[in-house]
Amino acid sequence: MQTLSIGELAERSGVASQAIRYYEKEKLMPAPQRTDANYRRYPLDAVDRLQFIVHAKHWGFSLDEIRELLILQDANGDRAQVKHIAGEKLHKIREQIKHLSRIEAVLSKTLNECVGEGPMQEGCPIIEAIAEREK
Amino acid sequence: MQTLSIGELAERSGVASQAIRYYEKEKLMPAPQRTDANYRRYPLDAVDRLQFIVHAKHWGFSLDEIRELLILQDANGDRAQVKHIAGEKLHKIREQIKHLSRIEAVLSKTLNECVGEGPMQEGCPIIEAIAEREK
DNA sequence: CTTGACCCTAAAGTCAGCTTAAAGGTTATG
DNA sequence: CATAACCTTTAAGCTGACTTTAGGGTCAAG
Ligand SMILES: [Zn+2]
Ligand SMILES: [Zn+2]
Ligand SMILES: [Zn+2]
Ligand SMILES: [Zn+2]
Repeated sequence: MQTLSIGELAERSGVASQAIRYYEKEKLMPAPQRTDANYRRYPLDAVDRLQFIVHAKHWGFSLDEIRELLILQDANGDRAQVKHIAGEKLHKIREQIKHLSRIEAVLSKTLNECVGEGPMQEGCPIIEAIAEREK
Repeated sequence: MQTLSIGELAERSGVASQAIRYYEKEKLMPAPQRTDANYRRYPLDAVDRLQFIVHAKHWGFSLDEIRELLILQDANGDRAQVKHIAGEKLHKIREQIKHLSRIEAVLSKTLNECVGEGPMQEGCPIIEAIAEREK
């Protein structure tokens, strides 16, 4: 069975060697086998695991959350737990969208109202909008 | 004219004394007058300035961006610059909303698809969705 | 006059998620 | 067999926006 050095794994996965070691320390990647010279040797599916981590990060999961998901996969754990974690993440994402949408609404409105010319003697609607509470 | 100690200002603004000193070091708050004993004494409108900072932070502006906005106000600067800064912020906020919306769409879809029962032997749609690239 | 609540500064610690550096061992190539 | 390109570890540095700590000075109350 073919194995990869940490450098090869880094190249294939697009994750830096030091980051891979960091994930190992943080228990996201299992400690791999070693050669006689104490070099790490990874199985090919380590690439998939790293890509799962990369993608999950892009989805907005923290390393703590990703570790939870990986533990469930490794242990062949309960789907209900996975669904619960994902459900909480969805809830957080929806709240973020709501918050940003409120800000977007006010900011675009005031940007239209602001003439964008001259000095700021008498209140600029943008500055005034920021000075006030969100609602 | 009434002035405030840093503690009184902290209480009125809801910003911790140490954070106020930090803002002074970072040139967001101007250095106030001092008593003989070297205690800071703030004018009443320092409260407004701190609240502007607080609200701008809530709007998603970084301290660097807020400093820019405050400099423009202090210097009675160009409205076009304010509008430019706010326009860039609006653009970033819209991109964040787009990104989060894509994630929301996929995540809610897969949450519906997942039965949420039993072990994860054969692929759970949530895990599979995370394992894949965004699109 | 002494306690406690305030104030001062400078420096270090915090969080996440790494990156960079330091100091060395191993292996492939010329 | 020398040199470069790997690999190893531990430790320190980075970002942003503070908070906490350490070691003092000052001021009002009892
Ligand atoms: Zn809000
Ligand atoms: Zn304006
Ligand atoms: Zn994306
Ligand atoms: Zn599932």
